[in-house]
Amino acid sequence: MNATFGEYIRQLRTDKGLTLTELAALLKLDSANLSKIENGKREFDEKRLDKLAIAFDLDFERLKTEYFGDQFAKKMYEYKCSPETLIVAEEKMNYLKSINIKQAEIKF
Amino acid sequence: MNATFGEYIRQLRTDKGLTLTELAALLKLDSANLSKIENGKREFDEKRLDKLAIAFDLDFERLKTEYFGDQFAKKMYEYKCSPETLIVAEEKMNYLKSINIKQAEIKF
DNA sequence: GTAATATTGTCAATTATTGACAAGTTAATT
DNA sequence: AATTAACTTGTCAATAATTGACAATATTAC
Repeated sequence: MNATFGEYIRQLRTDKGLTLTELAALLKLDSANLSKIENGKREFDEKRLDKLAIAFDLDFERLKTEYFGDQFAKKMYEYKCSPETLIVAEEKMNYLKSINIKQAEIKF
Repeated sequence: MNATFGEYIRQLRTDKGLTLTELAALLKLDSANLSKIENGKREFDEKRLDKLAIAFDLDFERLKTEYFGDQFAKKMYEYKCSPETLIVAEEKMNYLKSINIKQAEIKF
């Protein structure tokens, strides 16, 4: 799996033989806008990830991974970021976690 | 280096003995808002990265890496994304590049 | 051809971000 | 402890970005 998130949705939808209108209804979304999402011309709204997971019986955590991975990739591509960016992201992520742990320790 | 971007700016600023007001002027920004940025209560706007690089004589690419790495880390932390997300991001990044190459090949 | 499906363009409405300034706190100095 | 400089916080109008909605057009399948 390494398509964009829009391509991924289209794959899921066509595999299940759904029309844009049908899936759009499940996602509480205009079919025209779903078309744009599949074609990478609009963003899929994070708040609909749960509906998407239900519609296709997908693991929510896995879906989140695909979704945010896609977002980060787009940003990096748009701004021509070096691959190093992802390493920094991981470090900073760990840093945020460590700060949170420290703060929790102080509070109690 | 693994502080947040706000902490990083504060470090640079205090190392150079600048006040919020002084740096804010260089960045064409209100000092109150710079304070919020340093304290993680507002986002640093990407369009000011160039001014920041100049103010502290930093490598722009390196700064971008810190900046976007910070953004991704915050998102992942906020949404409790798995570390796998970054691997997916890298794959999708490569996928976007490969698509672009193919499109370029078709065009000419 | 036509009917179903998908795409594109547009725009008002909603939502998010920013700039600006006032009011407050903290820290250092005398 | 009064003064001043430095910093923080709250607020809100202005600006910008995103979304929902729908019409118009294009594509595909029969």
